[in-house]
Amino acid sequence: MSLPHAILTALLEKPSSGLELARRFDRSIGYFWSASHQQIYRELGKLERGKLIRALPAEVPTRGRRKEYEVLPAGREELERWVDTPEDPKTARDPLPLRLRAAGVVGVRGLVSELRRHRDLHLSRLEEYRAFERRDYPDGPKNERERIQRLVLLGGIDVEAGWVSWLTRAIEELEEAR
Amino acid sequence: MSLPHAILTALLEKPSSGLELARRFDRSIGYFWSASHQQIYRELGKLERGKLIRALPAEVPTRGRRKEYEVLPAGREELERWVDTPEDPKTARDPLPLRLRAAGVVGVRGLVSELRRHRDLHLSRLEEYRAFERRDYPDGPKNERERIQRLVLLGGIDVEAGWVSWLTRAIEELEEAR
DNA sequence: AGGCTCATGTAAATAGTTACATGATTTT
DNA sequence: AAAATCATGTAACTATTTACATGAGCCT
Repeated sequence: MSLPHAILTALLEKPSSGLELARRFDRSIGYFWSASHQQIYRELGKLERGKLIRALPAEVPTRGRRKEYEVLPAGREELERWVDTPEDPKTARDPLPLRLRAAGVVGVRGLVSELRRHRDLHLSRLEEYRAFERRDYPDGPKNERERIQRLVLLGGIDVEAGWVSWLTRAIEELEEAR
Repeated sequence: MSLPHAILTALLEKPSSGLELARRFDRSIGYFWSASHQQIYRELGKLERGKLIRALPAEVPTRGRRKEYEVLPAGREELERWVDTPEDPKTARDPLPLRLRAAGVVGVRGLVSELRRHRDLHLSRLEEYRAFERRDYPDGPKNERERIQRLVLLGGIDVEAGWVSWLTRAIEELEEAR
């Protein structure tokens, strides 16, 4: 049950509309969570009905009109509760290593070029994250919150770097084997 | 749609019953995919109805009796097709970094001990995977299939090592900040 | 017979994805 | 006024998790 809490966090950092949230999920929050706008709107509705957030002043509440949300005290409490609730790590879930393993059984076929494609994608993401770090923390973090946000970003960087290095090795080994 | 393909791969590597599959998903396959026995039985049913696998001889097909499956040619073809189908990488999805980010907003509270707990869990998994490597490939991989299986295992090792190093850093920074 | 483990399954709830619908605002 | 873009939403489907049910076989 992480999506509502991801939204609460994002809204506490900065009150936003649904689409803005969706965009932030493609950037900063997105290092370790993603969500489509459909999911976000549905969840915003639930959170609002549960009195954890509320829509700001709302001139005329119609479809197609921007609607901004902020977190209510109950929402903040729920987030505090969640931060302190232990939860075991889940196994990673990624189809690519699985496909590689399948290739071990049915033959490698076109998979090497797919591995290269993925390496390039991860490499771009890595560069992007590194650029974020240079841009947002040129002199290191300024306070506790920034220190933590940067830690999470560094995690994203490590993960992407890990992919690049693993994929590079896999490609080498598979090519050498031919 | 990776679960059916994970099952096809596992069954091609070695025909098995549902529970055996569930156990193998906790080990070798499990570096990058996991599945509960409930999911597995349901999926085995679907694959059987779709003529991609079949139950072996089956003495008396009742509940509570072991039922072993093997892959049919159509299943192998489906797996070949899947291996060659491009699919973009999904963003990682992990609640822990998210919780850390939430802690940046509502306060760190008890999270540091949770980070330590996770580091220990990832460390055990790391040791376990390293032991697998020593046990299964003492003289390196013997053939193409083993080479690939080992590559996937090395990926799992990298991921776990990445977690341990990131968590260690996060714990240090958060403690130093107090 | 009672309890334990192995093994297969069903049901319901929750989460996530894909496809589509519709109104509001801005640009050409 | 048409087209593009911004913004919010619904519906249907697929996947995953959690809780429960039930039978078989073995051990005491």
